[in-house]
Amino acid sequence: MPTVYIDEIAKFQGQEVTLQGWVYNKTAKGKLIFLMLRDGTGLIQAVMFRDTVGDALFESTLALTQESSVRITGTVSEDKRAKGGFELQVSTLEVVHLAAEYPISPKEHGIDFLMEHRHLWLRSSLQHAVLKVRHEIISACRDYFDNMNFTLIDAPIFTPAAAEGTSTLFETNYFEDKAYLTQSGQLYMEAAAMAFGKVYCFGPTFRAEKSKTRRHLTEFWMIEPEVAFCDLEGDMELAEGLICAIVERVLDKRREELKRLERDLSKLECIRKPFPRLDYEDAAQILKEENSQFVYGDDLGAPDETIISARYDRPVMVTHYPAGVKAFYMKRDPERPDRALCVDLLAPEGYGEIIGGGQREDDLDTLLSRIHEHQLPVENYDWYLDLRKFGSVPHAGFGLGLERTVTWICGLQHIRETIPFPRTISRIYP
RNA sequence: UCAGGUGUAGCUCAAUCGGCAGAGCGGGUGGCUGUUAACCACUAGGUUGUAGGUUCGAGUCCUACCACCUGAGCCA
Repeated sequence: MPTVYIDEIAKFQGQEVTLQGWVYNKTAKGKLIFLMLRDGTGLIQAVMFRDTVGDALFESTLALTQESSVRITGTVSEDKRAKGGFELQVSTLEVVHLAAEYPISPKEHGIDFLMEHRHLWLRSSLQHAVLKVRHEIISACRDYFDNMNFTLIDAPIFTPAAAEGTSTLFETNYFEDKAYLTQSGQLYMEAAAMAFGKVYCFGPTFRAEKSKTRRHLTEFWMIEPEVAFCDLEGDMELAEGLICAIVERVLDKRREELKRLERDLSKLECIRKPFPRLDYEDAAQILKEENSQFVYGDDLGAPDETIISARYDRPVMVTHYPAGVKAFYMKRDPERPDRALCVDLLAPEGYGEIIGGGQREDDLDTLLSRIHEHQLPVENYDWYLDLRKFGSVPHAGFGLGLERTVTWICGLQHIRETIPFPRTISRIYP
């Protein structure tokens, strides 16, 4: 008799099969028991009658607690009264482990309690759905780049120096020395792009920002492509294509999960190329019209991003920010030297920036003077500067924040549910 | 770091003007052959975040601290 998973149960109608999983819920009715079984692929109702299985098995099944693990053998039958349309008529049941009193009940809980029990909360259906969508988005990103012959190049986690500001670095001991947890794989991807042409990395990044908002984690995952002989325009097309590939894939493969999350699918179905492109000037004009607190010349704040994204039904790309608010490696616009050849992609519905990128400075002397202007220790960048000495070419790339993307796609209120074990300013447990 | 908010049973929350510490869920016991977060009856469960203070009397008022939540700045 086959041991099967719940998501393939329809194929076994009328047959006797064994399922392995956990007791999600139990309803006892005197002479029959309903067990909702969860196995990671889905839920199914199992029905056990006292007359069929005998008193001993019936009594031990009555004693089952929530999340006890079991092997159940029975006959698969179609039944309209059961959720999912199928149920298992139990013939035997083996208790693998009788669970202790489970802290998470089907009723409501506060966020702090749930986060304290994150290792168990993952079993709940909404968390399950979010992480399935996360997996699909990761898979879509990999396929997108792999299908265009990008090479995956892994960036290091320990780094000797900052890619951007030094105040937001996690410092750690490295034998007799100091090392920092990476904030971005970008500088390494620039090196890799000069070797492989089209590359990307996908890994965790760390920011010691003391941010306490629904958009911030101290540990989050980024996908960072970098392309040699690519300018800002090409970079934007690459970003646009990636977002469309993600949305398309999730709508195709994870529609059930999105429905369970009560996501308004029409908001995703209208995501198509081309995305509107706004120059920083255009963005500033919109913000002026909307009475924002925005100060011309500054970076966009979170409320500013919301105002701009509210005008469109798809992601917006804002380009050519003032160079002063951007990182040292950004190439300047030759026609407007106070502007950077950069792009931020703002997700719709006020979900904010999910992509930041642009064309990199490829001239050695210009890059050197930027490093000095930003008062960065030039000796840490010797290897990076080498890239401008040995066949420097125009190149561009960007970073996609995975968790912010998952937040948007799932329509969540907070980023903390989009990663299995979130790390925030106030949480490093479990 | 700053601003606002919350802290009462295992969980989610009540407690009127400062006057007996309560409910639902979850747990336990019993009942029920079609439940969908079942239902019915009974039952156990409390240092009201911590430390001080005011008062005849504090969950409630005051002070400090702690934890968490929501934002801002910064960023993906």
